Amino acid sequence: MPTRDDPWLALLTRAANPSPDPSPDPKQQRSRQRKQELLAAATRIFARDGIAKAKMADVAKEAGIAVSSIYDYYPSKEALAYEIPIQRLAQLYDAFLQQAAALPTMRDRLALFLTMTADHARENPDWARLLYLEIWPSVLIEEARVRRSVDDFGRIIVAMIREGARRGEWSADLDPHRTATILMGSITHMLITWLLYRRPHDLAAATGPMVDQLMGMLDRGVGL
Amino acid sequence: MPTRDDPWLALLTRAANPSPDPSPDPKQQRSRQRKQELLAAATRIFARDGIAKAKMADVAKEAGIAVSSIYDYYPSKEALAYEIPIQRLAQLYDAFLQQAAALPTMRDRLALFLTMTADHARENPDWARLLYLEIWPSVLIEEARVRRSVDDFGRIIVAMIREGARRGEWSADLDPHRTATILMGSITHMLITWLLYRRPHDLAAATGPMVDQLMGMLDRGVGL
DNA sequence: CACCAATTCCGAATATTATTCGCTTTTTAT
DNA sequence: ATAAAAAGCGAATAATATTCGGAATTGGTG
Repeated sequence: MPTRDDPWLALLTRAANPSPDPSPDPKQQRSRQRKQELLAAATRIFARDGIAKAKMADVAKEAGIAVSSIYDYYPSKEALAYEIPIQRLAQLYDAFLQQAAALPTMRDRLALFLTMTADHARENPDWARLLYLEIWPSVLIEEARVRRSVDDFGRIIVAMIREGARRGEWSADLDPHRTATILMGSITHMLITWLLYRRPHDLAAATGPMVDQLMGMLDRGVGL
Repeated sequence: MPTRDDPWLALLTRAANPSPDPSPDPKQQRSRQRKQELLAAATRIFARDGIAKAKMADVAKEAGIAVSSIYDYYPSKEALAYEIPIQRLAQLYDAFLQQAAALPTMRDRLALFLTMTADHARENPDWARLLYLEIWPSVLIEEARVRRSVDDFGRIIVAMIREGARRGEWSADLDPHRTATILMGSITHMLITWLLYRRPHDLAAATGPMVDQLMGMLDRGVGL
């Protein structure tokens, strides 16, 4: 059980509880549910056509409401699209937070985090398409909540690498940022090729060996 | 000097000479030059605003021509954007082809390829922004030339890893695709964070250690 | 040099699609 | 039962990519 004051744990806890949507929550129950349905419909359409090419008319039809009603919930197409990654990323962080507590070493936790990331994408491919192919690399995102939600991913990995070094699980000479770049880059690249080409064919089976190979790099302090 | 029939060399040679633009080359000299100027102007505007948000009016102004004239050269905004990566990627492959010949081992060649990729992005940041942040991950690209140009990157690395294993430079048990994913993912992720946040601050200085750490993984057959 | 045909160039329509507006219907609270 | 608030919608509006028709420019040829 990690102690309360591990920096990585504090970071993770904050990431699992993102600042709420600043737009006022709809008053009526019906409407709050509609808002979620609309988000789900938008996720499907945006994943199918890409954010830029997707038409609001298609989103409206998928959600079963009028086009102009969309604007009662979200101020623009962009805002609608950018709302998508935040909730599910927070779910991932939260689920990891629960499961990580049971593991004794940072090595195991780091491996779990990478594995859960891949599994999460595999289980929510529409969401993953939007996140990894459109939103993550987007130059255009200025909205702070989205930026933070995505950036937290890197921060969590860096903090875990630091903590593992502090505990002596691997060499303290490994540059944490460089190592985090390798871990994140490898996993996201695997996911991107899977989303684009369905290679590897069996993502679930490929994730284990990938994580092993990456963790092996940490264990042996390669490249120093 | 590699022998003529190395598969990786054949692949690289083809990649360095992409199939030409299928649209007819303009007849007049003036026009051929305009076409290049237009592409350069579009690169700047698209890198600044993103492809989706960039206005054809801005591209036209930057190029010093009328909006409608753009359509005399490229059939659509998309086609204009997608033409950008192809030429420079081919330049990169070609430059690597020249320099690789002087190196004795696949290990050195692979390291050079990764290094040159990072340098190429650093020297052409506008182009790199478009390629790595917008075009590479795009769901939407159906045009075969662009797809191939980008996919060649992965194919070249896989082929080099295979050739190195064949020569006994590293263990034949390393899965080439998985290892290629790690190499590509790490380098492109480093470039993406540099393009988005200018981290690492000094990309040129960070590239060497990154490549060393990655090559160390190959040398020692980590993760098996 | 003068002319023609091909090419290049452009301003003004056209089409598509995100967004706004004003009104109607539904819900909630008293 | 009623009024106020909220949610919903069809019809304008606006921004902008693309098309069109003709004017200007160029390169070749007698």
